[in-house]
Amino acid sequence: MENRKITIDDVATALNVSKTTVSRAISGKGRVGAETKARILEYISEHNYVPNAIAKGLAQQRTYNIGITVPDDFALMDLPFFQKCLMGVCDSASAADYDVLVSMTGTDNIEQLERLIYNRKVDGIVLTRTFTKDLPAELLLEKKVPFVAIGSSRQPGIIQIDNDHEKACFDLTTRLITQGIKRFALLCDNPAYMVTKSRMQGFTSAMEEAKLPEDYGLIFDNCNEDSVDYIVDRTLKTDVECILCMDDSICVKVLDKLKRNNLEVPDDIKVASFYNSSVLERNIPSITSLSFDAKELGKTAANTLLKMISGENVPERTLLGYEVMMRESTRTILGKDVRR
Amino acid sequence: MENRKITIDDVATALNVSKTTVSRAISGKGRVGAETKARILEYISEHNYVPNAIAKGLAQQRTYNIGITVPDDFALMDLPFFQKCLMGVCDSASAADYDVLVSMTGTDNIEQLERLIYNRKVDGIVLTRTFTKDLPAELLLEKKVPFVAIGSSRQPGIIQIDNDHEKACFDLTTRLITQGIKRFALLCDNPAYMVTKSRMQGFTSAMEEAKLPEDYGLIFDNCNEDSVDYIVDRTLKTDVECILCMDDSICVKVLDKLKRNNLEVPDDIKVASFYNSSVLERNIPSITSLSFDAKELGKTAANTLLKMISGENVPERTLLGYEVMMRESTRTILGKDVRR
DNA sequence: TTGTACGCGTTATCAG
DNA sequence: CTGATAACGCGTACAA
Repeated sequence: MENRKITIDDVATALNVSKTTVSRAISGKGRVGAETKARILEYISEHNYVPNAIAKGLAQQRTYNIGITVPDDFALMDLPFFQKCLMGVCDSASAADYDVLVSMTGTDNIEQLERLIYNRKVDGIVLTRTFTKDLPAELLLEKKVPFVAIGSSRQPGIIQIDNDHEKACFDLTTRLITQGIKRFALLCDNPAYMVTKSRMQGFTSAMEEAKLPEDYGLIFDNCNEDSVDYIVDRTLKTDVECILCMDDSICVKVLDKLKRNNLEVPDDIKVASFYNSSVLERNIPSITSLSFDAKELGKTAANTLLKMISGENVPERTLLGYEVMMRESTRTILGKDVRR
Repeated sequence: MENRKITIDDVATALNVSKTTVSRAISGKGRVGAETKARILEYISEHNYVPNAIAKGLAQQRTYNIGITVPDDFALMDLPFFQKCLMGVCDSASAADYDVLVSMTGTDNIEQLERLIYNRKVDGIVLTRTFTKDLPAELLLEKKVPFVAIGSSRQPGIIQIDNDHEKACFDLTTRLITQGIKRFALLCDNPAYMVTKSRMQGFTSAMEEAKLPEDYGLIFDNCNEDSVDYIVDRTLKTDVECILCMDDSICVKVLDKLKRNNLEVPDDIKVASFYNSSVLERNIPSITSLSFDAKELGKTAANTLLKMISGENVPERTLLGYEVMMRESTRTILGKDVRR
């Protein structure tokens, strides 16, 4: 099993042809006699020769690697999202004989990413999130490294793959309104993420389209784990019928708080989330939410990036679908809550 | 900013020295005149020259990459563990100017791993888990690729990094016994994982050392999400005081089931887990469990691997610490439950 | 259709 | 202490 050492040269001399011919037989570029080609391919699989990716890379100025950034902090609830992205990226990459290299990157920590670029370890990058002040994207633009971003960005020239959060939130809100719910409170999270704005936009559009008064849609900016309790208390002093959470971690906190206040969901108040997670599914009652396929996001991102790398044109923005999951937490009882 | 193209040759000609000298100045290998060296280093940082890692790799038969395997399935509860491992590995790797390449690998799906090896994309591998029938490990042993495994293995010659699960489970069990609890049920999970055996061993050792009758420690093999309900029901027909879960996902199911049966934890029955997770911490009541530092595991694994790659000797087995987290779910009330 | 010769950017060898 | 020169393994004009 001395397959560790066999090179293209070995194959060539063994078959009395030149390296060139072997190279061509493998890559399919340039014409090779059918019979010669068959002989070469047979020998190759017989002696399981595998081209040295490093040398190949040196010669073509390519690495056959793509990089993916993952958060360097513990936003625990979000982790399944990135894991699934990663899985999608890996799937697409390995299908194209590419490998995936990870880079832990934060809002302001882009050291690992820089190393990746400076050392030319990758042919392109998938950014798994976008920021309003997007250091990673700026770096990649400046260095002219091909990349795609999962998420949305205002900045022109950035190839984006995203779910249609705005439309999704619009849909979910509209369906709740159709059920008869009129008064909402929307608990937003970190405005540093672009997605926060899209979600808000979808919500307000739905409210406008339904011609509901503006003060029927209370919006609380910049909620975090500490402020949720206070915000829920404020909410409960109003006529709010349904609390919309932008984020799982917020939603979990809200549910905790409601339980502590002895409020029943959905009888006393309804709750929905603009993002899905296994935690919420397991909850009793199950929580109405949006469902996105993170793995598909990763796959699409990687495929798009690979196209860019091979010089193809790609659309600047690709929006993927979603599902509205109506569940118990927003169930309205006929004749009691339904108002039309 | 034309740093994209500058090579060692450019530096050499610009300074009227040879490539060799420049190379030596950077690597520190071989003697270079102090003044020459200073001049070179200055020029380099001035024009921010970065050596081409690919070329370097070709010349030294090295990639400056390490691979890490992560599960290709959605064992959701466990994901934070792998994420943290990954973070640890990345930390250590980038500190050593190495990058990390991920490979989605399952019990019987080692395609991606094989590609990594055949294409010589990495200098070594970190396996984030071990199996009783360990295909990845076998492959790596056969191909003589340096690797370390996070977890434990019976197979000789495998460098292992693990928490001391056996001792940890022994400790936790002993502390519960000390509290006065005598009758346990241990719900085990997939016996394909080595760690299952270590945990069982720790438990039974503690029971023996406390000289408790063998039938005070009921052991249920191979629990899964579907069988938990049935097993808990069986358990409840006995005098069991405390249910020990090997796994978070099992523990979550157990808690669900107990709640449905209107049993209060810890008053009616006590529950503890042999593994920690944020889910269990958030639970009301909080769950007694063991705490392991997965990131530290990753760091240690990567550091060990890097040593192996550079030819140093490393211990075959490294055991990391743990913490026993006594929480509400096993609280005993003085004068009622305490029997000594 | 096939082969020759050179380049890719470094490190390693062996002289000087 | 320093410098040519040969690997490293593969792709590719250019030539035959």
